[in-house]
Amino acid sequence: MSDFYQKVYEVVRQIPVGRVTSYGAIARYLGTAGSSRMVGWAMNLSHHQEAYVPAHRVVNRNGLLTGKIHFGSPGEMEELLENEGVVVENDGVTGFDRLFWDPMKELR
DNA sequence: ACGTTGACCTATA
DNA sequence: GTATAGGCCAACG
Repeated sequence: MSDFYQKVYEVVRQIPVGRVTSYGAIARYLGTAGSSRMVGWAMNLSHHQEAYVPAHRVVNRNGLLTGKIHFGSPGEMEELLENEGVVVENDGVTGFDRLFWDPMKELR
């Protein structure tokens, strides 16, 4: 397991309940800005990881749940978010600007 | 070994 | 405001 994925999972686990962040934000925090797709790959691999990774709290820059299909079933991601108090509408997070959690600012 | 793909982002038209 | 293009780099076939 390379350090990159390890760090990604570490950051994702630090996301507070009811908050969300973006792939790009994580990529910038890890110093791999521009390669945000790799964060997506990391999430893809997170599925068969031992440690639980709340990938549903990670959305794209637009606040849209683009990766919901990669969960068990589409709609499961929304359900998980709603369960944590996040309002999801039209495949997007309502009030994304307010709920956005920036690892740069929060984790310093 | 090579071409294609992808849970993205930014820029330009 | 939507549309298209380019860049990024690891994994898959």
